[in-house]
Amino acid sequence: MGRSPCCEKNGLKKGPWTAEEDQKLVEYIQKNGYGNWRTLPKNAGLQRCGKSCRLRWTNYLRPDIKRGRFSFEEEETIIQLHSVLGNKWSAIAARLPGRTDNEIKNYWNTHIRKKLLRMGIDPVTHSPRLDLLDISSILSSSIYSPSHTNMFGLQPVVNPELLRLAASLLSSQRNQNPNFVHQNVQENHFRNSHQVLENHIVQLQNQDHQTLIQETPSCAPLSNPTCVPYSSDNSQLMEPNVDQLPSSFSHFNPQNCQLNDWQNNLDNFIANENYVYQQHIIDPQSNLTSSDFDFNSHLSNLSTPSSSPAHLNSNSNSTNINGSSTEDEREISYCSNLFKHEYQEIMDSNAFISCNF
DNA sequence: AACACGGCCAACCGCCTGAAT
DNA sequence: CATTCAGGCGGTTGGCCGTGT
Repeated sequence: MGRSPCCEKNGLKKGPWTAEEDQKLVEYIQKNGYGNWRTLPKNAGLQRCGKSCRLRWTNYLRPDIKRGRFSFEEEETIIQLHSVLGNKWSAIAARLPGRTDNEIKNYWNTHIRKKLLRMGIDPVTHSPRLDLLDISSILSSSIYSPSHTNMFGLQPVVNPELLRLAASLLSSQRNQNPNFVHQNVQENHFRNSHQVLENHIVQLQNQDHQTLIQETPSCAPLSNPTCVPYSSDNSQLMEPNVDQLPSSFSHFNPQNCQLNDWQNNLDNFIANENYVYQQHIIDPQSNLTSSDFDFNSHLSNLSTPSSSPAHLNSNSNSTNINGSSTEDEREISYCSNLFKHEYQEIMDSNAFISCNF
């Protein structure tokens, strides 16, 4: 004998609940308590199935349900719990008094998930996004001007020295400004980006200059690699000292700069530095700019596995996703994507605030 | 004013689990 | 042990509403 449906479908109402139905259900439960949802609707005089009644009660009519927008603390709790529990909405709801699993699920899908994606964080793994860049977003976005085909996010054109410096700055900010460590999503985001940068630098330490050249796209001539400053001395990274930074970086001094300003300065700096770097990568001998760059050619080369650097293809420890990406490539991709995204957000929101000291 | 579009969210659907028989 | 079924869960849908054109 097969399993029978939870309730008779015939003659039972579906769709939105009326105020009268709500009243019947509430009055019945207040008088008799809930349980045995199968027989409840009949006893309460409702033309609904038990399942529908249970859902209406647990998600809407229950007296201890908290209404209104999610607070910042609740949002943070959801993110933290989701990073541990995954899509266990009921388990997450159990730790958020007054919130239902349905409500949390909806809030996650409509707000938090998108927010994390915008920040370059995979909402499933809560790690930096490892997927390859979204081609369409690259093609459609315009970072500097509409006439510039955007290649800002294309891996692997990321100035390695820039990664070094960015990580150093992140370290110095963290060490010198106690307020930098505060519990919010942005902090988690920066913790992630910092970790990615540091990981990348460890890789850089293990690579020689020739490897760096190989990381550039095959269609981008790099006849003059000295245009990219590359230092083998990483002591500054390990022991960041802002006082030793060039004078042009003084506005990064965390002692004199608010967190938001500092982040904006860093974002802007990264964007501009990387832009200059990319122009050199394209053709250091000529005066070519990014607008002259053969974007489609670059793109097709990147998507061709054979164009991947040899040392990446031969990396037995790498895990391929989508058939062609290695850990190294995806990490570089993430850094690049992160910088692109953050700069784009600043441009979109016009939120850049200059710090003058 | 009319229409299109997208975001939001209540409600439904189908599957799973575990207790009861 | 096998079957049944209530309750619970996560994924999905569809209607409402605000906003833009």
